[in-house]
Amino acid sequence: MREPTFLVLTALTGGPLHGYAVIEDIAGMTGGRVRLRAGTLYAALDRLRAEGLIEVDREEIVQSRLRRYYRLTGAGEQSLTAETARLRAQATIAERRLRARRIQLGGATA
Amino acid sequence: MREPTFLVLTALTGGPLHGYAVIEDIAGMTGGRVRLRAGTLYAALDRLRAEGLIEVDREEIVQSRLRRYYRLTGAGEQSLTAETARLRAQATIAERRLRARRIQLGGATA
DNA sequence: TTTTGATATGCCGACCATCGGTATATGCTG
DNA sequence: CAGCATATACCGATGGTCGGCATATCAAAA
Repeated sequence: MREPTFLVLTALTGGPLHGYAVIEDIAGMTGGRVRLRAGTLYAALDRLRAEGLIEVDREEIVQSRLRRYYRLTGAGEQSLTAETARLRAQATIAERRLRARRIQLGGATA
Repeated sequence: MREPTFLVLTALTGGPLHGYAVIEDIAGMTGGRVRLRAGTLYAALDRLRAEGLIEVDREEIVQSRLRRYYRLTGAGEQSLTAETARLRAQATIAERRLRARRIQLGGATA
């Protein structure tokens, strides 16, 4: 799973959001580092819906503008849980190796 | 940074390895879950070398077969350190939200 | 003996998620 | 009135990965 996809699932874990709100939530979550392009976001939503990881919660018309809310499904929650565990495991391995490396090499590398 | 790239850098953090050994190390590191294709590995090595994150350590001929060893550069170590912090931060956010969700929804979702 | 599998590097086309831009439309603000 | 935020949606380009193939040596299995 790529980073934008992971972040979309994470955003929806907090409760149903419409597309644009997902972009905003991710921007906030990452301290402004990640701001998804519209193309990326709506393509990801379509794909995740086709995969059954999210589904349409409801649709609203606010100020004559459509808002389509999405929510995480049980499968989506499971998928995100597994992915998170994987991420954490990889981070732990990398950190352990980086620590060992710094002890051995003491900070001077090419 | 994509997962295979991250894993290649992690593999080389433990010390110089030749290409095939990187594949083996990653396979072991991930409990057999990830076994990089030759195409992926050598393309990644070329790319990372062009970016200055790794460099050729030495070349050996063992049983008339070439072994080209790669090592992590200082830039590579920095890059992996930053990426690891990012991964950990994302995992933490996702875990916090998943926990909150389970408390609120109590385990029954669509 | 032949063939399969492991070792080892490298090239190639295909796939597809993401990027970047554009289109459309409304409402608020400078 | 121009620009920006909101909101969805489509499109071509990019690029990392996948999957397969080629090449070569050596050991083990059939």
